[in-house]
Amino acid sequence: MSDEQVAAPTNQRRISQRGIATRERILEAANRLMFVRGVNATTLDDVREASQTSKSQLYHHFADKQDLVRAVVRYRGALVIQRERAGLERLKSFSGLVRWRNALVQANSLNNGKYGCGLGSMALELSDQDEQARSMLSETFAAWEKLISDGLHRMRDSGVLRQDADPEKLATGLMAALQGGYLLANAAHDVAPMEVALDMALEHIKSFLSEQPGEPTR
Amino acid sequence: MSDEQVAAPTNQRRISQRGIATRERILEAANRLMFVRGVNATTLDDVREASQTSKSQLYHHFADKQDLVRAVVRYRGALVIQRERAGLERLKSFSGLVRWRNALVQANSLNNGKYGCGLGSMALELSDQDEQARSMLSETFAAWEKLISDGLHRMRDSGVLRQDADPEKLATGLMAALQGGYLLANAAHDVAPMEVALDMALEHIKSFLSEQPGEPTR
DNA sequence: CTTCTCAAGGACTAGATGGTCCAATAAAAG
DNA sequence: CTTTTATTGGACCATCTAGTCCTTGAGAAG
Repeated sequence: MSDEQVAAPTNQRRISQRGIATRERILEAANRLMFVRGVNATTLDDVREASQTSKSQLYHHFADKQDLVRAVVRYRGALVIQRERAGLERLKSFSGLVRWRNALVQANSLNNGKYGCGLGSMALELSDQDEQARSMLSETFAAWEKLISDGLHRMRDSGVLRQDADPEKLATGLMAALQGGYLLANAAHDVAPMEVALDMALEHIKSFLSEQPGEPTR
Repeated sequence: MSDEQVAAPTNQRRISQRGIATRERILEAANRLMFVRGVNATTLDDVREASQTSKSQLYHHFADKQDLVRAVVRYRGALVIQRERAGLERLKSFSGLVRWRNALVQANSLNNGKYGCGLGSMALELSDQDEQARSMLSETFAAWEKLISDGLHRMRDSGVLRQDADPEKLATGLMAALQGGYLLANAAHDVAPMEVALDMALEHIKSFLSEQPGEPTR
């Protein structure tokens, strides 16, 4: 499985395969629960039950709840970046952006916009109560935006986008539209606003397309 | 004070001025606390202490915590709509939108993007745990968007915007950019992404401005 | 003034929840 | 095999927190 190494332990204690598997099970369960019901609304007993473990195992692998939460932040961030990298690392045309948009919309429409973006919801919930989690999330957002802006850079270098396009700003705007779209879709239980928001951002990027596509402007 | 009637009690019991004042004090304190530290992280004892009241008063005026939370949602929603109406009801030019944008950015820059939008953060925190709160928030977002789209309609009717502009979609896009901007600014503790996001949305609206401004296209 | 209802104070309770501890077991090392 | 260490089970504890209850005080109505 591709996300096997995402939850690598950070300590240098001797650790067995069984221990690793347990830790992974806890992380995966905590991630899932915190996604659907929020971080603060998820209790350690919920995690214990969902992961088929015991209290001592929770505290064997994590110092306390805050430590577990931070591990979930890291875990989920790694998953998102991994997924997004797969979808964006070969981005080199506007139609590629459209495909990327469609994939996100489709995934979110499966549950009628519920739950929103795993990163965005955590960001709002944690950034005012755990500085370390906040900065981790901020860095993850930056990495995500970079995947986008790298793609836009390639498009600009190849002449698809005009020279006056600013990949960083376009990426930030697209990310904001995505996050705002997730939020509105979540509140409305309807993906429509997310589509509108993403289409706005794509339209904006489209306005920076070169007149004669395909050839570098040299 | 202009927000005096925002927290009108809903029951038909006889109620004294002192009771109303107490209720208002509780609501105001709960609103403030839940804004800075989140709904779930705010305890009733926090509210009791901050509002200089007692447990019995909390439960005299509100059935339970959920009832208080819903009252806060209504209260905050009313405040936001009131504020936004003041800023948007006379909107009739693009420069008016820019002024609106600047006011929001400036307000949020006062605390370096912290706390985000009072509605947006509540929406993400509550929409998966209180259906009634979610739908109230969803309606508030709709009312907010309507203030924007009404302004855009006026701009289109007066010829400032072209006929092919879609005020509803533009308003949704702008709202998503705003909410996404709040979220990213909150995560980064920096208003910059919020500015970029709003500028993207404004630029998009700008692309629908008529060539010869001022005159109706008739 | 008397009475009645609303409002307020604050002790108290039940249960949830984060966290601790210790004994028992599996697995690795020598 | 023996020893050591990681791992696990689960009882237990302290605290926090939502919610209850009873008493007292204040103000309006008669």
